[in-house]
This record gives sequence, structure tokens and C-alpha cells, in this order.
Amino acid sequence: MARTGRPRAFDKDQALERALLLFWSRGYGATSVQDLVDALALERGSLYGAFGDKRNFYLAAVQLYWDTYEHRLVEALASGPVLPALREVLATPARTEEYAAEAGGPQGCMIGNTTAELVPQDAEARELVARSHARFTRIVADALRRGQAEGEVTRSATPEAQAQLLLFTVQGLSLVSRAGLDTAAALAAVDALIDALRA
Amino acid sequence: MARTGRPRAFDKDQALERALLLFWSRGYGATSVQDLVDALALERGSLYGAFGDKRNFYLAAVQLYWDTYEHRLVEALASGPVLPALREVLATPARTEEYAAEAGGPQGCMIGNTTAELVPQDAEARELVARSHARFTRIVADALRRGQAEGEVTRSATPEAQAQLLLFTVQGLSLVSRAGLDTAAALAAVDALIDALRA
DNA sequence: CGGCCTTTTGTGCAAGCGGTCAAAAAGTCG
DNA sequence: CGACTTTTTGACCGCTTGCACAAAAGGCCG
Repeated sequence: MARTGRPRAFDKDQALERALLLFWSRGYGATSVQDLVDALALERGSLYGAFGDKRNFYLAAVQLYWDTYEHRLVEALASGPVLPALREVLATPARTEEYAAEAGGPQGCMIGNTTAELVPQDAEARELVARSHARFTRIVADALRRGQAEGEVTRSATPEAQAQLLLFTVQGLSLVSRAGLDTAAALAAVDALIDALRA
Repeated sequence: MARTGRPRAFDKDQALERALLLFWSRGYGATSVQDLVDALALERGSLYGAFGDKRNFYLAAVQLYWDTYEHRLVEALASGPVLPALREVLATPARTEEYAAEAGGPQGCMIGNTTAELVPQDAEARELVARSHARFTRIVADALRRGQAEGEVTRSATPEAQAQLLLFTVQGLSLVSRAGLDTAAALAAVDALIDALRA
């Protein structure tokens, strides 16, 4: 535990948040260390000192993204009917992506982006992504099981299979939306899926 | 039309196929021009002479990928019951990805990979991807409409919405599979979706 | 107040990148 | 056979990348 020495001149958490936004907008490869240095208003050496190399920095940002997402997911599914909550979980990316794609804002789902760009060649990234997938399906499957027990959700498939299908859908939706989305069509597809889950 | 001059020493189509495999395995950014030069066994200048720059080369490879995929898709849906064919369309990536992820083989769907890596910053790539999405949904929606007319497919949603949902699913499945897939779980999810489409 | 420890600052660097070019080579055609 | 056209070849270029390092600076503790 280092307790003495020159104090850090910037807010580490805030820097990580800003880095997340940058990585989210441009992806890993297209974001240079110089970009980060410029956007975070700190010097090269400070960045390396605080976060290690670029890859570590990115993975930390993704972890932050997932933690935030998981928190919201758990909260959304905590109470009330399951299907409306799930509908919202799927519909949110559909809505937010439309205008985000125009601007230079965040694009798609960071987990999906990481899957596409880093996973094939980075074992650590793969673990992070796989862990997130597992947590997503567990959380959603638990909610669906509750829904089945209460007669809200159809029992024609196991909650696990339904949760896996929802994972595919939300990842696919986030991905496809980057190429420009017809929001109405996307919402119709989401509704079709939610309807199909109804008991 | 140029008809004289030194003849090309390599097969252009075959070079494009090999380049596709390389881009498919590693993605755009992680495949260097040097990698291509090594794998295709031709010199740098020849590559630039035949295909233009790296980006053009990549886009040509993606186009080749899509043309091949579309051809197979149309063929699979050409006759017979729609749902078993669609089940196969979704199940194929689930099966082939499992071992492909271990080896250094092709990964996921090239359209999805392109969406994640190039689309945010490349208008031409976006058009290519959007065009592919549109063609996919049109082909699938046509098949589903036939299925609805024949009483095979439920009318609880429009064919367009169902096709859009299938696009999300197949893209999500291909993407998620890159992080390592439980094939049985994925197939269960696919079955759940196909069952939900049944009349 | 002076030693200590850590962060900051800014320069510097080797490697790899995508891309270019001029000369040599290999065909075709008059 | 010699002019012409195109491809091949391999060296070369400028640039950016991720990263290292030495000196300066700042706050804590004895």
C-alpha cells in the first residue's frame, strides 16, 4: 500500500469513464494512445503509470461498462412482471442507437464490440466476455423462471434456452443497429419475440 | 480493354478467396498488408496493382462472402417447409463455430465482423452491410410469407418483423459464438425460436 | 525542514504500418 | 525482331504506433 508520494493529479475513475466513451465510440484499434492522451488531458507517462498499457486500460473500461450494465439489468428485473421489463431491455438499444449512429457517440454494446475485435486474439478479453454472457443469461433465466412459475411466461422452452435466445437477440440487435436501424422495424421484431414468450 | 502486356502470374479470384479467409480469421485491423503478402505468396506491388488499397481489398472480400452466403440462403429456402430450413440456417453457425473458435479458423459472420469493426467509420462499409441486411430480411420475409400462407408459420407477427428477429438472432449467435459457445444451449435457443414461429 | 516516495512531464525510440515507385521481366502485335 | 503494354519485384518512404525513461515536482512523515 503506497500511502506517501506525490498525489495523483487527476481523477482515476473519471479518466476511466472518459476512456470508456472513447473506446466505445471508436473501438480498440481505432483509438490511439495519443487520442486518449488528448481526450483525457493527461500525459502519456501518467496514463501508463496509472493503468498499465493500452490493452489493460481497455479491458478495465469494458469491465466498468459491464458492471454498470449488469447493475441496471438486475434492477430492471428485480420486481414486477418480467416480460415488460425484458421488452425494455431489448428496446433500449434499438432506440438509443438510432441517433447515436449519426453522431460520433457510443456505438452498440461494448461487450459485443469487444467480442468482435479482441476476442479472437486475446484470451483475457475472451474470459471477460464469456463471464459477462454467463452472468447475463443467469440473471435473465432466473427472472424467466419466476415468470414461468407465475404463469406469465410460456413453459414451451426452458428458462435457460429462452435466456440464451434473448442474449443472441440483444447482441444481434446492438450489432445490426450500428449499420443504421429502422427503429419501428426493430421494435416490431422485439415485440414479436416478447409475444412469443408469453404464456 | 487491355489485351496485351505481361500476364498476371496469380489467380485473382483465388487470391481473393485466401484473403477472405485471412480477414475472416483475424479481422481487418489485425490483418496487415504484410500478412496478406505472406499468405498469398505475391509481392506487395502486385497486390496493390490488382486490388487497390487494403480497404478495397477487404470490401471486395466481404462482398465475395456475402454473395456466397446469399446464394446458399436462397437455395436453402427455395423449396420445402420453411421452418426446418430456417432452423438449419441458424444452427449452422452454432455448430461450425464451436471448433472454429479453438483453431485459428474463420470466426463469426463476416458481415457482423465488418459491422463491428469498420461501419462506424466507413460509409462504404456501412452501405455494404446495410445492403446485406436488407437482402437477408427480404429473402427470409418472402419465405416466411409463404409459410404463413401455407399455415406453417404463425401469423401473430408480420413476416417482416419475424425476418428482422431472425436477422438479430443469427447475427447475435454468430457474434456470441466467438467467445466460446455451448453448442447444446445454443441449439436449444434456436429451437425455442423456431417453435415460437410455428403456427 | 529535509529526506522520501510517487506521480508528472516531455522527450525519445524502435518497430511496424499502409502505400509508392522505378527498373526489370514477360508476354502480344506489327 | 523490336516496339509496346502490363505485371512483377523489392527497395524505400513518411508516419504512427505503443512504450520507456530521466529529470522535475509535489505532498507526507519523522
